[in-house]
Amino acid sequence: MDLYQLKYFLALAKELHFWNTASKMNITQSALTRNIQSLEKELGVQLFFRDKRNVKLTPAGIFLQEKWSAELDQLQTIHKAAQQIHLGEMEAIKIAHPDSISSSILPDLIDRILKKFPNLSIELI
Amino acid sequence: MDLYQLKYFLALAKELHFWNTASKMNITQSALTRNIQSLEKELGVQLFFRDKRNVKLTPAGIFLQEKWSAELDQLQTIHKAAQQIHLGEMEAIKIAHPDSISSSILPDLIDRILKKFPNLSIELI
DNA sequence: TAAAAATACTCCATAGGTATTTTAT
DNA sequence: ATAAAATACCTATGGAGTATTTTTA
Repeated sequence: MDLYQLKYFLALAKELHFWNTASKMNITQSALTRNIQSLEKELGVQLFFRDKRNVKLTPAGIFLQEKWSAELDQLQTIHKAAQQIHLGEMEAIKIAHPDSISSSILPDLIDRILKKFPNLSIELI
Repeated sequence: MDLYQLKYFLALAKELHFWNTASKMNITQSALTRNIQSLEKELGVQLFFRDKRNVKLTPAGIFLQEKWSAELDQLQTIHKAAQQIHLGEMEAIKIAHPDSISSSILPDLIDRILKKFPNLSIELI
């Protein structure tokens, strides 16, 4: 199951119109149909009633609309947080120091820091 | 992003060994490598440190291990619930009736029920 | 030299687009 | 006759496997 399929589903659940939704999602109606079909098949759950004229959510569809929407929001939040952590790690740190200590304790200190944070870039000033 | 990729990630996060994980997940080491790579690329977040000898989680990886694990559990629960709803809908109902009313009110009643629940199968006894 | 991850290469499955069909109004 | 969803068909992209390379202990 792909997250994109869930986004397609949510879009269609709002629009209730394959053609309009497909257009908004920048895919063809045909592709959207098959995405929804494969989602329904994988889940074993019918998501929409379609009678060639109208599209409407099934009870399971209504349920999933709410749930999946919340899940996707959560995931987005999580991913943003992960990116923050990632960037935090990548950040360089600068260590200002008087020349007097540069040759004594600094090398060992830096050594130990780099052991803990191999990706950290350290700049001495 | 595919849910399978998240499962691969979680498996690798436990094993910390590409070959063993791939074997457990029934894919090749090569495929696992690329799955993880594409996940990292899509997120823009490095998940593992690998120095050709050891694999270990990055801080972001540790974070995501916990979060994604919880998300996948939630999704599984949601999907099971959706399947219950679906099955509930699909369930047939049986209407027992004396012959006396069969021709009077029943047809109209059934008609109206089916309008509301087009997928319901009704059996008369 | 061995163990382990990454990569190069090939092949096939699947996803998507276009065009067509079906069906209800 | 029109609007809308499903389907048939074709193509191309990407994902998987095999084999190879790289790297470090």
